Amino acid sequence: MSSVAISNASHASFSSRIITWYEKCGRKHLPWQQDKTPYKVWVSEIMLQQTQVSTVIPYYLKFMERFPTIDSLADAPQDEVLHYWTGLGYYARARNLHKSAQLIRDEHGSQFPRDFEDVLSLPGIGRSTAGAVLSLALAQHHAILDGNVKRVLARHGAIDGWPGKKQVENKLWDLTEKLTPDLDVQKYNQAMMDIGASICSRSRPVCSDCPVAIDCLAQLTGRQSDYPGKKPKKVIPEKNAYMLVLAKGDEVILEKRPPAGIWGGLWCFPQFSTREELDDYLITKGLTVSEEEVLPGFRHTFSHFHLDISPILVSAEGFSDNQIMEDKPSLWYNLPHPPKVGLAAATERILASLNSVLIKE
DNA sequence: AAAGCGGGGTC
DNA sequence: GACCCAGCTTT
Repeated sequence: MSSVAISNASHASFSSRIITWYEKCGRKHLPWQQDKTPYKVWVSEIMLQQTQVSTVIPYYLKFMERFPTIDSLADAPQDEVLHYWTGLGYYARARNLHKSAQLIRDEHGSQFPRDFEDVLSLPGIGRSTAGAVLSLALAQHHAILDGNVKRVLARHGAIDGWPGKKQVENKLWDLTEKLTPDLDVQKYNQAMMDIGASICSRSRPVCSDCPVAIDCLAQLTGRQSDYPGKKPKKVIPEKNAYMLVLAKGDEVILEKRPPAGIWGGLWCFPQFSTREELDDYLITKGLTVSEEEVLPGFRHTFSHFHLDISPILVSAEGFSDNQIMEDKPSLWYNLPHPPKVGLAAATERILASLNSVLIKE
């Protein structure tokens, strides 16, 4: 006779347990929760899309110090915006943030839009982020579905399948819409993200601390690790890259990447897929190499391929700037006095190895 | 080494 | 819509 917990439910509703938990244990002192504005919440949400709170905080603080308002962000050069994003990854988001700030400046009188559809139409903002900003900052009634909420709901409702599949995602959206309360949306949404990040974590959920464990289907069956369903994995290809480190004194040449694609808009070493291409490049530039040094190679992995990087250090002593200057935008990057531009992690890694090589001479 | 993360773009 | 793309952190 006695069925699962649902039938003898003598507990409060899902959302009221979540809200009660928030009042006792939720996060209330994060930098973007102080004197909340849509701008602060927007910037934090974009950063949090790819990174955990503890990593985001220092980036967020420096970013807001430099770009305290939508206008200051809109008016800034893209290079500087990317500089403050260096190390966070997914640089398209910084470019979209910048673009959106300019759209808000030009089309919304520098005021973050209040209308959901207007927010949704900004580049870099999808359904979940739009809902998060408007609910957290302005208490508007919107459901959210970020990775944390997906995990909590997939486990609680034992929703099978990988959320990357449209059908599974739709189910989760239906669930989050249904469970999001009319009152206290801010507390509820913040709590769901907090619970997903701290209690209902990917590998070791602390169900004893969870306000909705009592009727969580995954917990009741001990199948927490089965939810959410895993992404089907596939083998990713390997590629090679030779990176030319053309050094002159304390400076090295960097080139600006095209606006879209890998490391878009960032400054990187001239890159070649074969050693021959690198040599051809040096010849066409009229550079005869008397001395070169092979720096330590390393593997940089993207979501869809491995890149095995071989940096080649070549001295550019005795060559004038215009001999080297490129068709692409390029700059002499001064190691002791670095300019404020965006750099990929791989570029930073090579720069770091240079510090020891160049300085010891 | 593998998994995950939210949105955009392309077919 | 299905599928690919992007780059780092955590486990």
